[in-house]
Amino acid sequence: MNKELKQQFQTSFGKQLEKFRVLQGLSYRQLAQRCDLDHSVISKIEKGEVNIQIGTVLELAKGLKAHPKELFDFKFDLDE
Amino acid sequence: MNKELKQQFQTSFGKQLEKFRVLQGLSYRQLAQRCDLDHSVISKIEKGEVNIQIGTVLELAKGLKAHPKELFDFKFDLDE
DNA sequence: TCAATTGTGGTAGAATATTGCCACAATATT
DNA sequence: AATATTGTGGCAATATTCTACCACAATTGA
Repeated sequence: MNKELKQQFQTSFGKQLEKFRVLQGLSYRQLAQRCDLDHSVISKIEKGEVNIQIGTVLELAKGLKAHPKELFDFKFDLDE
Repeated sequence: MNKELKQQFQTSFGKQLEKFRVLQGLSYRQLAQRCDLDHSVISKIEKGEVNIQIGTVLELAKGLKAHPKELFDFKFDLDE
């Protein structure tokens, strides 16, 4: 499949995640604790280095007290 | 983590996917062709048997010509 | 009736995410 | 100055998805 598009999607998701985290004044380690994830993983996710599973999305949403769909609420053009 | 919640999340996503697919009058095999996925995989996803990656979500969204976030637009309570 | 389509279930190998840990430079705090 | 915190990167082991098949019962259509 389109590798750039996938890469871009991961990056967009990461940026969105960062937005939520920073807005709540959380560090990687603080969010990690709430999510039951390792802090280094969150770093990689925010940088778009990982193609995470939706179960992990759920973890993140829980930690941020947000609905999962909010983490996908960013502008994204499917065809380019 | 909460295994039931994760399971429920996958199932909800699957149902949402089914909604979109059926609304467009597509069979598993037809959607699979558009998504560059195997039809048996889509069956498993709709039944909530797989914890898919967001890259796969993107594939499905492309095939359905929908924004990825729409596939997560279902009611879901984080605490229960 | 015969052929095609559909949803479902299984399998096996390759690829990738997850988990848990460590270490370090840069920055912030006391 | 000394200490704590933060973001980042790497690593190994385990778990899971992904990919590409095949097969079959049930339904649909000609």
